[in-house]
Amino acid sequence: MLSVKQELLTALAAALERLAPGAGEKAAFESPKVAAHGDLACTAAMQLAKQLKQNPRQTAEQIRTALLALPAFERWVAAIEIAGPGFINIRLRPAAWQQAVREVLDAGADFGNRPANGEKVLVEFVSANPTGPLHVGHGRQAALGDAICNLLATQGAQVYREFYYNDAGVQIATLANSTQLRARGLKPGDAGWPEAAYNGEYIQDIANDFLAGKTVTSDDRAFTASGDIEDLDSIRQFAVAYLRHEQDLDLKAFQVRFDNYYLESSLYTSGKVAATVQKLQDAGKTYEQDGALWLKSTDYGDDKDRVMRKGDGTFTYFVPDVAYHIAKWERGFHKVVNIQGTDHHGTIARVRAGLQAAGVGIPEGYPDYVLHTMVRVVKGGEEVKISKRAGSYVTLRDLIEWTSKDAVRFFLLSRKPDTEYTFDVDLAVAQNNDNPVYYVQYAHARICSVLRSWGGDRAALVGVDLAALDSPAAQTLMLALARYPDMLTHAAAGFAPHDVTFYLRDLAATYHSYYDAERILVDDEAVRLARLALVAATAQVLHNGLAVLGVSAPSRM
RNA sequence: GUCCCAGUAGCUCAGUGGAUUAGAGCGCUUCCCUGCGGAGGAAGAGGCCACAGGUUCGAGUCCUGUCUGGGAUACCA
Repeated sequence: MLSVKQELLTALAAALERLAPGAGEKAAFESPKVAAHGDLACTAAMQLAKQLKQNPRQTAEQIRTALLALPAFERWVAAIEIAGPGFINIRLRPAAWQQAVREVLDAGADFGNRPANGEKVLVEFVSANPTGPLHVGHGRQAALGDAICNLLATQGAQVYREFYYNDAGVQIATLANSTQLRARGLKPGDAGWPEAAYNGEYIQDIANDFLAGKTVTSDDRAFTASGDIEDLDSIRQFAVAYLRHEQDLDLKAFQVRFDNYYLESSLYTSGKVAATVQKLQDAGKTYEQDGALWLKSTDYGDDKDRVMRKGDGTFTYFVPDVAYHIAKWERGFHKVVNIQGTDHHGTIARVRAGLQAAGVGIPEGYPDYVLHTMVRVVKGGEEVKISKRAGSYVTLRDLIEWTSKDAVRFFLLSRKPDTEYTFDVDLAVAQNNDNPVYYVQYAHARICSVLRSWGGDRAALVGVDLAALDSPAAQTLMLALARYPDMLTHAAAGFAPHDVTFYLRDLAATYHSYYDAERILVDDEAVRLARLALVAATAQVLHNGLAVLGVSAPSRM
């Protein structure tokens, strides 16, 4: 929150407290949607009227009088009006908004960020098993996850990015088999090619490299192929390392990085799965029936009880998932966000039920989930469904190559996660104002161009006199800048990067409008410097916001 | 059947601390280039916020029900 607003809020709380004990907690400002309602609005009068047994307008009048006498209000507020049923509309002096410009220039890339608060947060996302290239859905998840990490970091959290995958299960066995068959010269459609196999062309690539005895290195492992076609274990390990490396390339192209890769198989080898089952049994939350072990998940709001250990003695997938989340908790991450597709929706109740049943002190509602829907891709007016590389879907790398990292990230963050999104490839490469990425980036580049024309030292703008910034156009722009910190806080609290996207579009529009209304490089030096400070601050906020989304802010386009 | 999500302008969507006259982009109608990047700007038309009840001084927002669309519902992961 901006310092001026904070100062006024504190003063408001004190005034309310004097009026009615306990009322100080109701101190809050709203941002009116209509300019005629001032810069800040307060609805406390309507909330307190009943308690004070008087009509809200009367209460508002009392609050108004009290506020006008306070030093903070004398300094920053131009007028306070009572409107409608009892709204207290506050109009700030230009100096208050000018203060925002100063704060932006002063803080620079840190503007909007809160100081470190010691909170550790783990965000798990992408978590794709190494069975093929990353698809567009993973792209949405990568964009969301990375932006949410950045958002949480702006609020002072220490963020840890984790990628969870399985290198041992049924899917991986299928991968190894498919690769072996390809190595033997078979391909999809041939007699002897099984139903359950991976059909993408990339399997042939893996097989070729395996036979050539190559070495592959990914972020979390390295492996040299034995080249022995009968050596299924070597094939498996090689294929996993190969595909992990491919995913690394996709993620690198998208500029997403991880702090850790966590293996599902490690939960078994370390005994965490067995220990989890034991905890659940000791807690009396399980029972045997039909040759299987069940979890009483209905005790925790699930639709029905779930099988933990199947008739064949193996565990169902959510058991390691529960073990994994207990491990997250025990590693000290008391705040965890999982980004997943809506198709995993059903697992949430199960995992949370398991965590509660385990009785290890994990609070209800742990972990948090952000679910996203699928992405359709449209190119040339038609839906694109097939990628030669993957065999059956559009890959993230396809999309980045057709457009750009910036466009893909911005577009995938331009909707709420649970809104289905159609990615229009032609729009993403369009260089006009239909394309929101260019619209926002252009605003930044345009400012940089003005600053270049001026030719002065940007750092020198920090201390200039801003009194000349008193026009309506300038005030609208300052208001937009001042909104940034609260917008970030709200977006972080709701795991909602699209708030940032919408804000940036609005800020860019406000800037373009300002640019059209006032010439910046005027002859009057005082006016010129004040305006330069304003636009430099705007560039800074555009830059900071784009950085949260992982999108660049070019100074030339 | 049960559960989740959605239904807001012609189209695509914001709005999830209840609040003053419901917003944006695109499209449509006008208008602004002897200007620091027109990859821009200004103005206008366009909505019974799916429907019906309820809570409230006040509901697009909260509660209940109905309708419509999408998704999830394995001893698959």
